[in-house]
Amino acid sequence: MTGPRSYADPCGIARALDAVGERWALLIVRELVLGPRRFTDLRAALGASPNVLSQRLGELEAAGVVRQRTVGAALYEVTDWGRGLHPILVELGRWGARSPAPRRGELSVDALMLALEATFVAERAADLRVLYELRLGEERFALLVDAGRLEASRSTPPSPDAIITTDAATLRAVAFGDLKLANSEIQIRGDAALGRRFFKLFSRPAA
Amino acid sequence: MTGPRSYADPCGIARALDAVGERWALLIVRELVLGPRRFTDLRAALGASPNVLSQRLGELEAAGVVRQRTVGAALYEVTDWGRGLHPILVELGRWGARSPAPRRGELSVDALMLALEATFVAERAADLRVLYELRLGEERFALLVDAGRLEASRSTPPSPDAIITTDAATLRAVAFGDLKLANSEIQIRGDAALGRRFFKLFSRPAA
DNA sequence: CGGTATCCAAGCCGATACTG
DNA sequence: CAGTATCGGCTTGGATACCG
Repeated sequence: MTGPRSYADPCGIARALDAVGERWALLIVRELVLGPRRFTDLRAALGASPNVLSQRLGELEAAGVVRQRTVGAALYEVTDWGRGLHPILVELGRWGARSPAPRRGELSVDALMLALEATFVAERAADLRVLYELRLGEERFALLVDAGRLEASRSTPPSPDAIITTDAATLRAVAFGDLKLANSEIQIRGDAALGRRFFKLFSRPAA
Repeated sequence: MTGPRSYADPCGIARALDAVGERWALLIVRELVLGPRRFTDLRAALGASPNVLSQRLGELEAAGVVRQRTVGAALYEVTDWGRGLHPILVELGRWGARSPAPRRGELSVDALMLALEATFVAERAADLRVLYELRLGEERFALLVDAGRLEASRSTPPSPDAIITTDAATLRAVAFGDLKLANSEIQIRGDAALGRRFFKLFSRPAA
């Protein structure tokens, strides 16, 4: 066997799908583009069976999208090539958010971050340069706003301009607007004005 | 039958994949974004069995990505929402072209056009505004170069600046560089200088 | 924690045949 | 031309159990 089935089509799109077109593959990448994760984290975030997850990770590794780094704990991370999917995932998410189909199910934290990137409005951050630390429970994200762009990653920035502590439900309200925004769930340390401004940098998808 | 399986994940990416994540789905969209096609055309371009193609088209229609228009001949076309996948497909193709896996198989004409869009170099067309008609056998494409962007579609422009008649192999050499470019296979009518310039607007992918 | 092994049901793929 | 119908063989995916 030549490994997983291929479209045997030299078109770039088909070759991309040979690499990440199988079920779960792109969602695994979604979980990895903001930073490395462990097998069990992926399993929990995706709700996929270990057997499928294991197989997909193997295929993604063989395709050169994902790499395994064993540094104490076993970690999976995207390769440089795989990281090239980040902007595509954000755009795809923006497109999918306009789907007429109903929204159902749980949202992973990394999915939420990509949704934020997708609803980020460049014009509202034209002259802004801020480094945020975002805390959701135990999870830490660095969000750098610069030159009208938002860059998110799983990391704890050394000296953020503002630290925003909140929960997934609140943030989901920001990115999707399907929940009421309750100010009480937001705590800001550092520059409070910058912290409040954060929540105005995003706009909900049209429909 | 009940709708196809869903990730039941409110993330935009997952919802996008609910719509176009099944095998063949995105390649069908690839064949449709430049203009409507008939069932048999799709079958020939993709090499999928009528069985599978029929089912996918039905699912894409149910999802709101594709619509059937019966005007004399039965045609499938993308909806406005589905057309939003066009730039994403181009980017995905650009990403997939950098795959380390070998290129194999036949290339459909529409795939070739998207590959051209993917390798189009904006800087080389900064001050250019041209409407090309591209002829490959019986197929006609309009290619509008304007404001550093390239817009392709299946249509015969009324008064193009230049008409380029060539074949798929030649054009494939332009987009992929895996074949020698033979000038003899190119015929230009209209503004000859503009016609020759066309071939310099693209650059092959890195690896 | 980080996976493999096993089982089973469902789906896909291709071929072929058939209809309007 | 534009599909639908049916069938067989095979692969996948999901659930669960298990192991270093």
